[in-house]
Amino acid sequence: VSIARVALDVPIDTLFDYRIGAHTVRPGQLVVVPFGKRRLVGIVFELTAESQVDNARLRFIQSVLPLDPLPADVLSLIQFASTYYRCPIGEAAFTSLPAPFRQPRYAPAEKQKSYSLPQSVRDALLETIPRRAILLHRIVDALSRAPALTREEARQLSPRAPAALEKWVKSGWIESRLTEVTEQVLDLPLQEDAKLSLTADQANALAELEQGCGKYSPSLLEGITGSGKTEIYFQLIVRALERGQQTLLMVPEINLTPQLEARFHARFDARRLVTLHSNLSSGERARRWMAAASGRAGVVLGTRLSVFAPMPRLGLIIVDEEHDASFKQQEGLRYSARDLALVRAQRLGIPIVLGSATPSLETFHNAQKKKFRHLRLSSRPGAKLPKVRLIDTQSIAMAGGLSEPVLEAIRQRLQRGEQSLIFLNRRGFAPVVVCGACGWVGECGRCSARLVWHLKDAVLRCHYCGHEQRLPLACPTCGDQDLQGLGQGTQRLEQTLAGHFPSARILRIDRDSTRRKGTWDGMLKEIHGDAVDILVGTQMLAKGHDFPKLTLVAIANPDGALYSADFRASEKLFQQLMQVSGRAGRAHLPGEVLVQTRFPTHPLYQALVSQNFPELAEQMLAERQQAGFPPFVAQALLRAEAVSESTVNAFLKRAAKEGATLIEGDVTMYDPVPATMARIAGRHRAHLLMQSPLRPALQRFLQVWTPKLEQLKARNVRWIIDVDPLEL
DNA sequence: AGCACGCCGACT
DNA sequence: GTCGGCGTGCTC
Repeated sequence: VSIARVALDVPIDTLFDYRIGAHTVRPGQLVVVPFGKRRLVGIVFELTAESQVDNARLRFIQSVLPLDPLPADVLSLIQFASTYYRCPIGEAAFTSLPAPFRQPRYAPAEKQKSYSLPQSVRDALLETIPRRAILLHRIVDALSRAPALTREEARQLSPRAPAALEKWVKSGWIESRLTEVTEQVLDLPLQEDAKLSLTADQANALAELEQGCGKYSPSLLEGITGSGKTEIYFQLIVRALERGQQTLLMVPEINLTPQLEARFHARFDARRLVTLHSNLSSGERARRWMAAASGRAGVVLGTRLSVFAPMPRLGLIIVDEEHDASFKQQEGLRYSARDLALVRAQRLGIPIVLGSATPSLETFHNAQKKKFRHLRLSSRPGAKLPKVRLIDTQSIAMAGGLSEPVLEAIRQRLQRGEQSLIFLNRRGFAPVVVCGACGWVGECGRCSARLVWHLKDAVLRCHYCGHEQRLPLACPTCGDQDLQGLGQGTQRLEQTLAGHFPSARILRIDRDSTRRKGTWDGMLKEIHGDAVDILVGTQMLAKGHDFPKLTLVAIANPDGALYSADFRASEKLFQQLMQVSGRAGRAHLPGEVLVQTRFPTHPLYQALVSQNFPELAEQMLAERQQAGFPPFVAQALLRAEAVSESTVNAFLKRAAKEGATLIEGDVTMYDPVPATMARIAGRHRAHLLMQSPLRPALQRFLQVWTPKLEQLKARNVRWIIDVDPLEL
């Protein structure tokens, strides 16, 4: 055992062999190695005695970083992801690693600054703080209750706390020193409100889930918004902590809000729980990663990237809102964190819970085949289900995208002092601008997309590449001044509503209105502070927020997804409608949902009315089976893009020709086709679909095909294999 | 990905 | 005569 096989952050799908020399190295450790003219950080994957490489070429490991090694299950997961998603092992390994560890110069922060307040000066300090400086009082309070406060703990109190502490250190009030980050937090008592009463449904589900403890046992926990899934997660986590095990709780990107964090921090001690997401500064991410790796963090609450978090005592994985598309990474290592979580749980032999109100058809199918235990929470403690009403827009007059029943419903809410939400998944004023005289349509010069008219800045904007141009005064082709905006965007809807309800306080929430940092938080405060009567917004409003006074949700124009070429469009639409419907009537006020549609008899809308997801899911699954779509087949997509259309096509043609000779077994290759968005930012995009009813057959094909694609040495073409693509 | 080597055009 | 363009090839 004198050779270490090391993964390096280079796009070459192999491990590199190094002599260990006098070092002591274990798999999972980070090492610094010479690589060509460079020095790189690598991850030791294996130790061996022999190397296939010419021994004269082997070089020595330079140093071993003093960090907790990646546990074996993470190494194994990385290896799986690299093969399954056709991504070089090094790239797969390093996507999950916080940036500071990638630099050879990095000295990991083994010591952390902590602050303490001598009892003798406490009262004197309190006197100097103005009474209304609540934050400062809270800091002093925390300092006098704990022997010392680390920088990170202070930050939990408030982002401004560390600065305040530094100021007090300078003026001599408090003391700071460097302490080892080894505080033992596992023995901290659990908060006692853990024993909340559960409904019969919840108690049943919990009992069932408890049976899976200690072995691989995947479960689908199906329950609508407010049915108490989170409470079950809490209970499971508490039990895992009591057994001395760590829990990984994954949530979609938009759901990991400060509110959710606060909710968990209220339940679990700050030092016991770390959150992990891509918006953290790299130093902070590194610190929290180490807290997970050392086993100090009992709970890791994170987005998709946390599926790779090193957790030596991991005993439970929970994936909340498992159907959410943000669990699939759309670049580099194109992994599905939900699927990798299943692999990780299986290899580790631990239970995993997938939670959702509207499970993905993949998961639903697995539950039906009894691969997953299927648990349902039907009741909704503390609130009634919203009543869903369909409004047939073919038989009712529409004005500015709104029907009279919707206007009437808003009117009632205004009278009762309740809030309404109008949901429209389209930003801007009008999605299309046309010339009334010659039929000219505003299109983006760099994308195959229409330009959207944004009223406020009087610009036409491309929602794909961000290109902007001023709204022309006259038609660029015929000079006619009759330019019209067709269709409804959130801006126009806001205007229409202001016309109908001049005294109502209307707030529009979409990416445009919340672009500046902090405005979103401010808006949330306004909504909660009762300063808003009518909300107009896109899917930003659909997720993760409870507005107690909101009793009406109106869905303005959802039909578009029904004509979509994407076979997943209706699944996504239903998930979205369920989610936004769940915003209505959460507290003790009953909620109402109005859906404007031309197809009120469509099964999708009928399922929304009856809140019967399983029936719809079964129907959609039957359609998928008949059409030969996932989950009944496995798919992989070769995505390619280049500036010139012919370059892309030529590449895909060559790739197809290469592939045709390699096909074995039940694998089907389709002809290259342009992507749905055939051009974005001046680059042409097209793809080649591979399909098989047998996942292993498709995997075998990809494994021989990808090396051949690399050999094609396609200049000027960017390409990637997307296994289990979510969008075609 | 980086970083070198290598072989052809316009510059002090 | 050299500086520099990016094509090609290699990295344990």
